[in-house]
This record gives sequence, C-alpha cells and structure tokens, in this order.
Amino acid sequence: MSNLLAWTAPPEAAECCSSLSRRPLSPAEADEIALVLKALADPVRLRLLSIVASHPGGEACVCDLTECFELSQPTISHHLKVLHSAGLLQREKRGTWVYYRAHAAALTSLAALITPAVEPALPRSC
Amino acid sequence: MSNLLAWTAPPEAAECCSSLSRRPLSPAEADEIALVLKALADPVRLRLLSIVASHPGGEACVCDLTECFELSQPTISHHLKVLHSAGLLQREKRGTWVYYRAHAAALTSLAALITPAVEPALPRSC
DNA sequence: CAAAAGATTCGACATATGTCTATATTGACA
DNA sequence: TGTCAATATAGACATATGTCGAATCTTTTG
Repeated sequence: MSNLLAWTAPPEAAECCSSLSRRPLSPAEADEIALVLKALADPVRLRLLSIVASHPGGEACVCDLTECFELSQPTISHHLKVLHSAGLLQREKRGTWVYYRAHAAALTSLAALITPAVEPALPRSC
Repeated sequence: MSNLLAWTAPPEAAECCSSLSRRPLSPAEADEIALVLKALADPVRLRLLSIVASHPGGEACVCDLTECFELSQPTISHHLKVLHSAGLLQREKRGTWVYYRAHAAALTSLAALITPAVEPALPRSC
C-alpha cells in the first residue's frame, strides 16, 4: 500500500512544511504522490469516497455502495481496492460484510500537500 | 478550461462548505473534479507545478522547465497544456517566452475539497 | 524580408486503465 | 456438511494517456 503519510516528513523536507509550492519535488516523491492522486482522480472513486465519508457512522459496506452506481459489483470492488491500496480508504471485515471508511489523516496530508505555501519559496531551479 | 473555482459554490452545496466528506458528490461534480485531479496525478506534472511554484518570482518559462527533465520539449509543452487547461497553471506570453505560474486559488480550492469535514455528515445514502 | 529561437500542434505508437463476465473465496447458517 | 450470500480475483477488451519525431506557428533580430 502506498503510504502518503510517510511522505509528509521525508528526510529532505525536514527544513519545511509539506507543500508542492515550497520546493521542487524529487522524481521519487512525485511518483509516490502521483499514485495517491491517480487513485483519487476518477469520477467513480471520488463518488465512492464521498459516499463512504458522508455515510451514517462514517462507514459503508460494498453492498451499500454498489446500489449507488450502475456498474457491476466487481467494478466497484476494483475501485475500492484502488482507493484502499492508495491508503485513502480503510477496510474492515465483519462477518460476511466488508466496511470501508475514509482515512482522514491521509486526506489531510494530501490537502496540506496541495495547499499553496504562504511564504515565498527560496530560490531554486529544479 | 475546467473551472475548479466554480465548483466551490455549486447550487446544491449552498448549505455547506465544500468537502468530499460532507455529502455524496453528484456524478457531474465528480466528473469535473476528476478532470482537475487527473491533471495533477502525473509525476512529471507534479514536478512541473512544484518547480514553477517554487521558482524565483513564482514563475518559470518553458525553457527553464525543459532543462529539468530528460523529456522532449513537446512533451513538456503537452504537460503544461494539461495543467493550464485544468486551471492549475496560469500562462503569460512575453515576447518569445511563455511564462507559467501556479494558480494559487485553484490549488486552495482543491485542497479544501479534499480536507475531511470536521463536523459529522448528515445522514445520506448516495 | 529572412533566418533563428521558443513554443505549440499533429500523427503515431506502446502502455495504462476502466469495465465486463466468469470464477473463486470467505463466512453464516440450516 | 452443504448451500447461499457477500466480496474479491482473473482474464479479456476497448478506450485513454504519455511519449516521441516532424511540422507549424510566432516573435525577435540581422
């Protein structure tokens, strides 16, 4: 599973808060962040995440979610797996049912990453 | 050009702040947000945006950017176009050079969208 | 005007991705 | 133990995407 939280404090960023706008990302950092954003960058997965997050109790099972779409159950399952692998959804199996909930810390980290820096960046090139 | 800023106050969200976690996104909203996230969800484009944003003066021309990658100049130009079309980069032509800068408001909106809601969501299904 | 430099557009190609159907797995329960 | 219900996995297929080289456009300058 991709670990976005780990990104928030990479060695080379010890000097600073996490933000795209503070300094150029290394290729490796960009690869990792892109994995998480790719997981989010799909209309079905955005809706799945928003449905799960705003569901009563903050969680929903696959059967709840499948009803919301005109897509096959395996397709929904696939999208949930992508979100889970990216660390954006947490998974808990209870009996026959599997419940998903939003991983708030991962979303918070991602949002912080995107938020423009308030302070002007130090002069750098690449 | 996709207009993320417009999303921040859609008619059906008048009740509330903008957040994925507040209520289920409509399919149309999800499509629009996905367009912006798709633009961000690429390692090269993430690096381009971070380089532009942290460049002295907050802007960089294409020639500055091409040096940072082992990719052809048309490829860089393509990625810049994607970011610009998504509203994440602003473009200004001065003489022969084209300067890009990060669109801070768009990034702020996107970050707000991803940030988990503090208040519990109202009970809703899809 | 012509030539050069910066940038974009075009067309092609290989890879990645979203979706489906069919099948497998897991757990509840008679 | 056998069957059923809820999810997940596998394999196939069509479409989307990232990259390139070649050509085109635009602006400066000799």
